[in-house]
Amino acid sequence: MSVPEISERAQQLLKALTERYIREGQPVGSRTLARDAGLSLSPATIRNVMADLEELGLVSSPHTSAGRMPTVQGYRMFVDTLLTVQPLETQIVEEMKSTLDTDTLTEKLMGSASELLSDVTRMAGIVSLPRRQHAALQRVEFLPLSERKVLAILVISNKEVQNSIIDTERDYSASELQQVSSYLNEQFAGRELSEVRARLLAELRETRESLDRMMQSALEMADQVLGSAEQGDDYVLAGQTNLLDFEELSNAETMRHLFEAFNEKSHILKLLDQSVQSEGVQIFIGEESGYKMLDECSVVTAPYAVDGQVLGVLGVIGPTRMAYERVIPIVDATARILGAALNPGK
Amino acid sequence: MSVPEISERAQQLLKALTERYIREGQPVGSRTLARDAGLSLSPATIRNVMADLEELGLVSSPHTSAGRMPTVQGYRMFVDTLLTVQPLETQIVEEMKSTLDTDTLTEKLMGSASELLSDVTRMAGIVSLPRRQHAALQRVEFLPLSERKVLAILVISNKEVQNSIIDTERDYSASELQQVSSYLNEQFAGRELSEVRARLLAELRETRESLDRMMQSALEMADQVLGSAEQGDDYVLAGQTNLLDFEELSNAETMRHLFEAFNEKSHILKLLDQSVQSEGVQIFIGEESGYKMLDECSVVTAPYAVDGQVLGVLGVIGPTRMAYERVIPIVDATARILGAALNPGK
DNA sequence: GTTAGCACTCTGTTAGACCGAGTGCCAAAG
DNA sequence: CTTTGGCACTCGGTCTAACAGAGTGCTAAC
Repeated sequence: MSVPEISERAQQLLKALTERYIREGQPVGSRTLARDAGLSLSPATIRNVMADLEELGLVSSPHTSAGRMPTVQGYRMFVDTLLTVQPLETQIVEEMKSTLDTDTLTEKLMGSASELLSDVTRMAGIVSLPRRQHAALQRVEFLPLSERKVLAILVISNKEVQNSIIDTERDYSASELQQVSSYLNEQFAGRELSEVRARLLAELRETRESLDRMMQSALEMADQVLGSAEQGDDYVLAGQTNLLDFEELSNAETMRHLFEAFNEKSHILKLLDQSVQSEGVQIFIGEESGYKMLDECSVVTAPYAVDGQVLGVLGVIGPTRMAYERVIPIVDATARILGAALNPGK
Repeated sequence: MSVPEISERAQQLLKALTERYIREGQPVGSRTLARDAGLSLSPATIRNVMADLEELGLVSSPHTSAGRMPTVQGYRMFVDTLLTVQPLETQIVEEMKSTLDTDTLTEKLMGSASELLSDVTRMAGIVSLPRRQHAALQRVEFLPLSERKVLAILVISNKEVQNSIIDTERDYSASELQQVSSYLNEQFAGRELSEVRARLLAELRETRESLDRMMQSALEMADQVLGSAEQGDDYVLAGQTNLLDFEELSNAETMRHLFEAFNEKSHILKLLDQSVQSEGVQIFIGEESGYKMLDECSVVTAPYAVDGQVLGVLGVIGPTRMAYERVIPIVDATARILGAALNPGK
């Protein structure tokens, strides 16, 4: 997919056309464009240029006698080289900041971020849950629940708590469990989860017989808990209903496919993952995402990070015809704000 | 809203008409009905009966030369007195039972129940979270989190765990917190939440000065925790997207309103509450719900209970034109199954 | 009470006419 | 060589009329 070279003037026209199309949602004709773009050119001239752009695959018309609208490639060039991003008013940034309550548990925070995105863009917001690999284990606690069931509580870096019920081979008394947790806390508190897991497995293998039974079960329990904790690949979606407001998506078929896509989390996650590497905002336009059900949509994403460590990705899903110049800074800002809100230093 | 008296024959015809309309989704004419209903009557006769039913407000036609369809009152009579409910195949019941994993945390269980309802009815499933008032407090635990923040863990009747972060006036050491929790556990473990709360408040007021500071802060913390625990009025919705499949709801406007209604949780909750008293399945047809956004929908609900204690309500939301004879036993069965799954005795 | 017959009504579809918007191309002007 | 005005053409959308199909209401006969 090579980038076509086009003249300065053609660029300006493509830009004007795309902007107009995004605003109005209807194919733009040469007359309109002649008025709209600052260039004093006649419609006829513009028609010539349009013919060229169509040749290059940057615009297309739904039928012979309609105006033109940008193709995916057209949008691509638009966002890559033509777009003038409006800086976000600091006041709005402040408002957004204050919306994200730093003090809540991580999962709730992610929900708020997602809602924030959807509210302020009036589209669907999405936030992938942060990677836990590099999070530090602060503390483990075990409580007896009922026969052979133990409640495990994992406190991770101050902001996240995870409960899970684990099945044990026999009953444990409260004080036994107490011992188990304090052993684990001594050994592992403050270390990264992934490290904890690795060590745990190693220790479990190496010292199989030499350990006393208590410690062995401690390790086994911890393993169970961490196992369920690690597979945390998920995301939080908000404001899907906003998408119902868009003409181009409002037909039942399209909407169905879209919503089905949201339920098939794995696809969406794969898409988000593509953005985890990239620094800053990334945009997937229509078919670029590689999933047919997102054909009529664009996805604008940005990774969020704490201390340079990328923890996840957030973004916005909306119709291809969206106000990129506004959405981009919003997504960008939200990623920063969320990163800051997650910073345990604060 | 008095119940009109109509002849046996008229009833049979109303039943046939409604069944047909539910199957086909289109106004039913006299000729069709003559063939369909077992009565050997000519279309002309049927037209006479229809005229009567229309007079009574049980059926109506969208325009002069269309067939008839049931009105809300027509549906009402249909479900109240004409419907022959198909008993649910035990095999299906078993399948449903096995879907609901008894061992998980309550909230997850509710999610599964909701999904189960939506999957098996192909409509939207809804489950209100169980009342916690009568649940017993099993245990409270406090862990130090960071400065002036304490993580409180509430274990409720074996199946439910609630975390909350509480802000304290000063730092507490782990051992102090230990003391606090063991005091509270001694005092309150095993008692009903509502009772705990009441006692707590009383004690806090009465013994204000006589208590040592430690115990006082214990009570205050507990109060904070319970405060956030009690306002748990919420529900879990699943399979909203199934609703997109129905012609009669698939227009964008209707769908939007519907989804907005789902977000306005309070309305839906009020609706569910109406069903909490009633024993067994209750049905709200169209406008009967009292909310315009549910005009084209029916809601089939049933309370679920443990040991005769009603804990919440579950149900299904779908188009007015739904297969009641199938949905009713499903909702009924699910309520029983969920009740059983929640039973701590098991 | 039931039925056949018939006029009537309403919807949905199809075809034709027409308008407006916009294009493509050509020839002339710059 | 680029730009422009002019003109024929194409296509979608709207309007109308015509028509078929489905179903009703009514009346008169059984």
